[in-house]
Amino acid sequence: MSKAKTKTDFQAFLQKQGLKSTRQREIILDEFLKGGAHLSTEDLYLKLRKKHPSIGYATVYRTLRLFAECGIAEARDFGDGQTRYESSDLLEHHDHLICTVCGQIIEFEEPQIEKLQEKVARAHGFKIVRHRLEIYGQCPRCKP
Amino acid sequence: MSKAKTKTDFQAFLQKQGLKSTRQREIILDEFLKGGAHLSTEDLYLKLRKKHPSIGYATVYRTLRLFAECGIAEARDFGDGQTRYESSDLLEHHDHLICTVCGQIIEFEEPQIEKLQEKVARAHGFKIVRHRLEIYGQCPRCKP
DNA sequence: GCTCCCCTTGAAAACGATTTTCAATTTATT
DNA sequence: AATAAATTGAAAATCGTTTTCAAGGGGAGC
Repeated sequence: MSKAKTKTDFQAFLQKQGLKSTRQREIILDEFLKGGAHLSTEDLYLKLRKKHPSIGYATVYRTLRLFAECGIAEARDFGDGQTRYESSDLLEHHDHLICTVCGQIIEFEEPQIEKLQEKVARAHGFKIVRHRLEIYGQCPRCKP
Repeated sequence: MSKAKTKTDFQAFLQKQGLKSTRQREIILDEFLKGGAHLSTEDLYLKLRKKHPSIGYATVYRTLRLFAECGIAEARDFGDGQTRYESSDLLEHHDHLICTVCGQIIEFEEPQIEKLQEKVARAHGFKIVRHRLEIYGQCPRCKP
């Protein structure tokens, strides 16, 4: 999905929900798409503040939640106490390798794991909606 | 690991760290081992309060953190806003199937998935410390 | 372009889970 | 029993996040 498409998707979502397109929402979406993956609300707020000091913390929170509702972003919690958001642009489907020393996050895909998950779910009569697989450890640079 | 062993392990941990064995810690550990898996701090506090109304909320929080530090429990976050603790007794190794409708949590093991994780980690030069795999969906009873 | 209604905003207050503070108490050691 | 240090419960503080509220802004219909 391209950035342009994401933007029009968001506009369409706003319209459909009877919500409004505002300057702030445009600015926040731009910065969100520009910034790397796994941004926390605070990360994004601090970035935004440089160019747009008048944007409020609450607005950033509200807008990111909106992105998640509309499906252009996904919320993640890696256990550091902050919710992080990931653009659905990038997110074909992948899981995460997380270095517990330096915090680096690497994304990976492994279709065989997905298949095995399906198998497990089926065995328990579950219908999978989503899943989350995170591997925590030490990256090459941080290994002893 | 038996419950008796867990208790002596905890005593040993306390001694080694120069901490003290107290009535409250005994009571909380007993209740924790008795109660099912995936207890939140509040769950445990409410259970304890019936027999021991004088035990404080903060003590339960502190003691569960202590269990986690000492390795007899593991903290988990399933995204409902509360930290849940799981006794390492039970925890050979397993992952979780979580029903997003009724909240039921089913544990499962799938050694092939573990092997694939090893493969992925190796490919990125990572040393795995721990991982977490959660499958969210609808259980047989809650499926439409 | 103007109006009106409703949505959105920023700032501050409220929130819920968890942590810390503090004075009083308990534990382990002598 | 005396002592020193750790622990407790209650209340206050803290953290990320959400809500409230009054003021401001968007856009559909005129």
